[in-house]
Amino acid sequence: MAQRDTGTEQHIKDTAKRIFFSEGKLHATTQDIADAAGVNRTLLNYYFRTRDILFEQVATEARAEMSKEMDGVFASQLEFKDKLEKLINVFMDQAMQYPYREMYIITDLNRNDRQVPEEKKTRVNAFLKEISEEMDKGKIKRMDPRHFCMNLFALMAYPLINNCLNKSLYNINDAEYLQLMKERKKLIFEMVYQ
Amino acid sequence: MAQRDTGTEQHIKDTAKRIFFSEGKLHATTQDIADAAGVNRTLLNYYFRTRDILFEQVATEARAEMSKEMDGVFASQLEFKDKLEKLINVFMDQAMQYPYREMYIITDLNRNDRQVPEEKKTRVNAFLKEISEEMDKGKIKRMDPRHFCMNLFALMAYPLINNCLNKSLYNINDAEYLQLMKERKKLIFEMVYQ
DNA sequence: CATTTGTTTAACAAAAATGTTAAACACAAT
DNA sequence: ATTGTGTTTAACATTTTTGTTAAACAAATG
Repeated sequence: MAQRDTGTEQHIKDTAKRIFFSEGKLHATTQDIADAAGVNRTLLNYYFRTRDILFEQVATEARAEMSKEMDGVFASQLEFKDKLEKLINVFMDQAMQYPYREMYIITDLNRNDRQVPEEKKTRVNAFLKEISEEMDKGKIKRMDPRHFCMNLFALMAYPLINNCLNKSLYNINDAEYLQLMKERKKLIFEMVYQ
Repeated sequence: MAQRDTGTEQHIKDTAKRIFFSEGKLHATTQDIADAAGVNRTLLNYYFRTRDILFEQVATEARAEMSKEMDGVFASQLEFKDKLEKLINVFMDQAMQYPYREMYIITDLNRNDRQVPEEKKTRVNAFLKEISEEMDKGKIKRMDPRHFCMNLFALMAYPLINNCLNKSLYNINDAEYLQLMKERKKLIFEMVYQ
């Protein structure tokens, strides 16, 4: 009984993720992915049977990875300030690697129409409550905690989605872009806290 | 010589825009659009000859409409504070109608690879300079003006892109969502100015 | 080395999406 | 009413994308 595992299956998924989440080519075909992975297209069918299954698996793993990282932060027993700092770090590192991942999830959501799992809502609500308490303590400006959340995630995610456009508009090269994004971690923290 | 103009051509484009920009169905086919418009698919070929031409036209108009609104604000002779207020108003009204328009433009940009016109860069640079001057006056916190721009547009655009997810996560209905988005205009202004 | 079993490929088949044609239709002008 | 012209449709054709099959290949095991 030979168990060879050439790593091709994983390689295909990684390539798909790169194309969808890093390069933002949301309309990529199975052929595009096979080409990028340097394998015969039939292999996608061999490992995943259908395009839909592959794409679905990629989307599911995307959601899971995202949740895992975020939940780790949400669940941590840090005080709010540290938790916020950690959240910004973790989220932005993720978003820098996979700027279009959320976009993929959103368009996937708009095509089919999926449900957000209850447990996720619960966790977010807990975080909203923490935010509210922090406002009571006067550490954050009073506002609807949902606005606070929207602000926070907007500041983190959007500039990365806009990557390509920003580079052109603001005359930024790759190195400088990376620098700007790193600066943002600190900048965002200071913007939303105190 | 009969000039009938049944308005079908415009109707098809409007429908395509609704599907792409309002509903965020970035993978819609010509059939999807024809169905949504309630017309025979052949009409898309009759009026636009090919799918690519239709989509291209939609994208071009999207960019043009966006630019028109924004340029109107950028070019206005208002003092910075008023200009900023106007910008937020105009942009968010647009974004509320067509939350996914930018996303469409971005994915379009990632598929093919287009150039941002020079004139646009010039205009943005002028705005960056205005921002810098306002910082000199002490009206805005000192930072790289490009960060200021990224912050501003992130705060405006992202929550609308995240529309669907937000509604689920924060338990928001349509009416409340509209209310929150309206509140944001004021909130964003206060967040970035002074 | 032969066998077994998982991997990879090429050729073929099917389905989905797009494009073309010719004819029917509708309305205005003669 | 007839003609002309733009509009709409259905049937067909093509292209693109996806899925299947059978055979070739390669590595581990007896």
